[in-house]
Amino acid sequence: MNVRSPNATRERIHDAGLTLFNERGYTGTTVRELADAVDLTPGAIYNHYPSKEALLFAIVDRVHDEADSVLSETLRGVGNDPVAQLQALAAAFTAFHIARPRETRVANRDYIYLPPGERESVVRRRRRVRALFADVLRDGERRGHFSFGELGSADAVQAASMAILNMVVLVAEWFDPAGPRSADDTAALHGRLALRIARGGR
Amino acid sequence: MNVRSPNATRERIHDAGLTLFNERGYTGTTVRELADAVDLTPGAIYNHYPSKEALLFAIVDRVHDEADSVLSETLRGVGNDPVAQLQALAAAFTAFHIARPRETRVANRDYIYLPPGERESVVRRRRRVRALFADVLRDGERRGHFSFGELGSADAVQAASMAILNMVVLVAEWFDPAGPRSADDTAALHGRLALRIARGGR
DNA sequence: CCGGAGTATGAACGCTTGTTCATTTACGCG
DNA sequence: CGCGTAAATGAACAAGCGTTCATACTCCGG
Repeated sequence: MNVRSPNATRERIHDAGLTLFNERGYTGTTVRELADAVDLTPGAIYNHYPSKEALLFAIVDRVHDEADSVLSETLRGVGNDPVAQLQALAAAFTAFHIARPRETRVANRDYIYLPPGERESVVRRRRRVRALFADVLRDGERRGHFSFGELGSADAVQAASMAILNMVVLVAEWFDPAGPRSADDTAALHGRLALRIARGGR
Repeated sequence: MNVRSPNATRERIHDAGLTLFNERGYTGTTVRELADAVDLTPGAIYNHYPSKEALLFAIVDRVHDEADSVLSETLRGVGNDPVAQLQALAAAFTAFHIARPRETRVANRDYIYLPPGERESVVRRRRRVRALFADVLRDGERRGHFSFGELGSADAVQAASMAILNMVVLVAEWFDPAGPRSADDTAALHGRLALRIARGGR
């Protein structure tokens, strides 16, 4: 009956899960809705995923893999100048979040529904991303490119890196693909805004 | 049986809903869990709220009321200098989010589960908050205190105001009340970071 | 042309969901 | 003291949940 390439159905389920989890949330989505979306019977889903939870983990895990490679490839493509690094990271990660709004929203919002073990592994990955940005800021401060001391608060690096990260991670919440500004423009803009946050001014 | 003041039970349910919705999400929380949390029977909940959904709306609506008054009172307490306005708004709103992590997280994450009419009203309120920050930025730019033109992107005000707002709204995601930095410190820090974002640097 | 592997079906499973309701309990007030 | 009202009970409801399974279909290699 099925002439598709292997795993094509698995992929279609993955994609439908992305759409539905994004719109209704994980607990707000039904296996039957999922089956309807791919024109399948609820039982057939279980030929491809052992459980609804496994689908969520597949979704969350994959987008974290992709995020990790975006960040590490960006870092590889730029020198070791913290200014260039920060700008490139913020821009690339912004572009990533614009390109994958469903994936990133589900990952950021619904990972809490994973069982403890898998949730912990996700928390660890996301901590590593935070640490990456914080390290770049600290490195840049030490080398005189960024300044946080004048902010008058101990360890302003944490707050500043979270400000940058949150700006980037939530871009899809307001960015309109049909709007006047292109994704590339917005990515570049976020790169410069990240520098404003880190470098300080006036 | 109940010697409490009127509406005390209603308030306890409100609070338990806050805790549970925050931890497990709205759809992930059960009326029975809710009842357990306030030492009541599921049926008794319905003496105080007509539905689970009504409880969610009460929660979301109240925190929006509070947010609105925090913002308008902050604005009233400061002059009409855009720099002072932005700094005060960012600081006050940060303090608000640190003080009410459950409320703001539920409001920001679970309002999508409200029925269309109520969801629309929430969306409208939240758009008004975005507009408030954007207006302050535009006003400040016009009067020469902020600059976005050098960012090289049309209407950078939108991106900048969203960067500020997301920094503020997500502070509870990383701020640790048991950590070394106080809430007031963090609020003030965010006030200054908002100026960095708006004013630009170097 | 046959057989086996992979996939889909559709009915069913036990359980949980939000909600209802007749009944009982408790309390404040006259 | 006793009445009326508000609140809590506990059992029940229908509907929906994630998941299972015996069965049937379809395709491809030998």
